[in-house]
Amino acid sequence: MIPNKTIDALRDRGLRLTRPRRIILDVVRATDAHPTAAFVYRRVRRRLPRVSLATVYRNLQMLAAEGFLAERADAAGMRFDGNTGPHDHFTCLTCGRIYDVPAGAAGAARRRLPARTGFEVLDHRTEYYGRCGACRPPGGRSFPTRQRRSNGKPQGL
Amino acid sequence: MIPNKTIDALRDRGLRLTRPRRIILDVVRATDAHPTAAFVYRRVRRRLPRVSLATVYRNLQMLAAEGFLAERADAAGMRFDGNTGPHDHFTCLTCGRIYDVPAGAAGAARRRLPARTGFEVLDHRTEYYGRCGACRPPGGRSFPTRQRRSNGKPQGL
DNA sequence: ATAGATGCAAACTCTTTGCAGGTCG
DNA sequence: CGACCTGCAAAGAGTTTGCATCTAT
Repeated sequence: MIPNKTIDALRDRGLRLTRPRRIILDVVRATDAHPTAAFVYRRVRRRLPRVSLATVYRNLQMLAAEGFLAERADAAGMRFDGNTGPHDHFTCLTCGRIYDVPAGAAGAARRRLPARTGFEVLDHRTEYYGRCGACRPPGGRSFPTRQRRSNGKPQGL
Repeated sequence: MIPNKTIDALRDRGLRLTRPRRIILDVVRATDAHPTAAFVYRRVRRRLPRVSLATVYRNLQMLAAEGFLAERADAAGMRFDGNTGPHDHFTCLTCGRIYDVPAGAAGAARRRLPARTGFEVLDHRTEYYGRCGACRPPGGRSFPTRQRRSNGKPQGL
């Protein structure tokens, strides 16, 4: 089910809540498996057999650009995440599954994670996103946009 | 120039130090731009015009699998990093450049980075890698196997 | 009514692979 | 000399796009 505030947020931007779009959003939000486009496509097709893969791609991309979903890249392609709140990820190098972990200090979590969740952490990486000196407005402070991961294409994860 | 210890490490694994291989390694290690395969190909071709893109891909993949290079995925494809030591990255959302930043506590760095480097950090993510409870040997310790590229097919996603 | 969205198929980009011939040790 | 490696071309995989048609609002 799509909450009213999501529906309103879409409409406020001139976006329609079509049947494919609603189901795509539903499917991504209903799983914590960080699905690929192909996975979403298979799931959506169970409810809407005539949907096209292109529609799934277009909607995932748009919903991520508008901040309704988070997206991340890995070696196999893009993955989407219905959980847009702050949280980190644990990727199992053996089975490839991606788990959510609560956002926390990297150093401490490295030791704490195993005890609490059964994860054995072998490595971790932190990626920062923002603006480099060359791209910041020269004069003064930049305005604190609470920017959704939307505008530019150079979005890393 | 390739240090002797790298040459020996290669040979110890039965790998040859061919001309294309040496130049590819050289090129990646000579830049901090986190190059794509295409970038490496262009650079290598300046020194070895008949090199093929396939050779560049095969070598980058192999050198990463053997631990001579680090690799990371982003929306545009794979990127390689000659710096295999522990460090984090800052990606500029405006120009797309990826900068190295010293490994450090995520929380503190978020405030400290701007002052020291001119980076304005808008967001950050930490990824943990390891083994989940389901994949750990039930009885005891596991030993870290070096990860090959996209070996574990992620559970039908 | 009409701007926006969809389905289909073709096109694109990045990456991998098969194979015959070349090369390092 | 033999195993490993390379160049070339073709194939794969994931993602995007052009276009006629359809549909929320």
